[in-house]
Amino acid sequence: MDWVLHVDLDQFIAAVEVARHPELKGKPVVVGGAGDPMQRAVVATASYEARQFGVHSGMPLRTAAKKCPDAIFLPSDAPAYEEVSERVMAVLREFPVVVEVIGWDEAFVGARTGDPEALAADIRTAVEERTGLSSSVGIGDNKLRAKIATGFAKPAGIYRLTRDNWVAVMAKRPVGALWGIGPKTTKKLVELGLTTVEQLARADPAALAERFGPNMGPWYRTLALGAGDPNVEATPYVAKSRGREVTFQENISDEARIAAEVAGLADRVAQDVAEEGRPAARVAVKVRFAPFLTYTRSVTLPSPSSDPAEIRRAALEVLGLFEVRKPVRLLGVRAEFPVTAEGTRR
DNA sequence: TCTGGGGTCCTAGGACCC
DNA sequence: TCTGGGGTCCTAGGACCC
Repeated sequence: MDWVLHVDLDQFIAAVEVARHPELKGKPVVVGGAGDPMQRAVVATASYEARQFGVHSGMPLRTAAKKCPDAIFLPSDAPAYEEVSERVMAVLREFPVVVEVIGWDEAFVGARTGDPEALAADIRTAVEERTGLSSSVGIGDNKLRAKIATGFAKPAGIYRLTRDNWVAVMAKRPVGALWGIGPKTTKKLVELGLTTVEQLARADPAALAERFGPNMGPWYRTLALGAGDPNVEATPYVAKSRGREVTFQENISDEARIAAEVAGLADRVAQDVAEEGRPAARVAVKVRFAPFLTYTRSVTLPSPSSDPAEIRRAALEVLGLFEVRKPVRLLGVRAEFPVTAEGTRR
């Protein structure tokens, strides 16, 4: 029978850091930003020891430092994590399976086997032996169930979630337990009286379409039923856009400085576009004003281009569409590649 | 909770064309 | 000149995920 396994590394970034700084083992470790808890930055990953103090991903470092004053703060070292991630994925690919990478620290694995738990255990062992990293594996009959199963498997475990136990496991859980339903949608669903997965599963698709749109509404209901994509594909990732953004440690107001920052970001994006080997079709600029008001403006290029001068020109043109009245907290530039022929997904 | 950085997908309105 | 209905492109914003 065909199975979808979701392999997820436990506290990945913190684990990589502990692996190369063994003296940190067992201590609360928080990785994020430049490693300075006084700076504007957020937690990328906290070790389980730090999580005990209420520290979690996405939390401002400053807040993390208050919750866990004894934590060790480390800068985020993306190249190091990428390298370790590559090694983990290589281990997965040695199995007779299809590997679909969906992030630094996780991948779907498609496999035909009579004993998915045995396969999951073998994968966990191999990853541990070859990289020293602990992982958890969710087993499902589609990606949604495998992904949610991993949450029950953590840490360092294996859990199976299929149509057979979906209702028993999920029916009474809050809608936010579903992969794809976040805080905003949860709030709106609760307002409609749909608090649990079971209630959402029984909801009227037409009413959901009315509230959330023709696609998203009915899709939420199918999530509650446990429906998901059962196909794992190894097709390499093709970026649809490449962007760079920066949050300033102190807000900036000087117009010349703002333009210079946008130009610099545009140049970095142009470099990424060149590496991509495909021309960009649109250029967007993001501006976040104090306190936290975010706007995006964009233009379609006269014709797709990889020319750095053209990307920079377009970015500055788009910047000109903004009325800068308040101090600027963040600037971003993003290049979008032409839309390839193809319809819907999901 | 004084809220990063890198992405993806969906929605909706208006322009424009036939 | 009142009025159509469908299709596609462009743009801004929202939500979600890692």
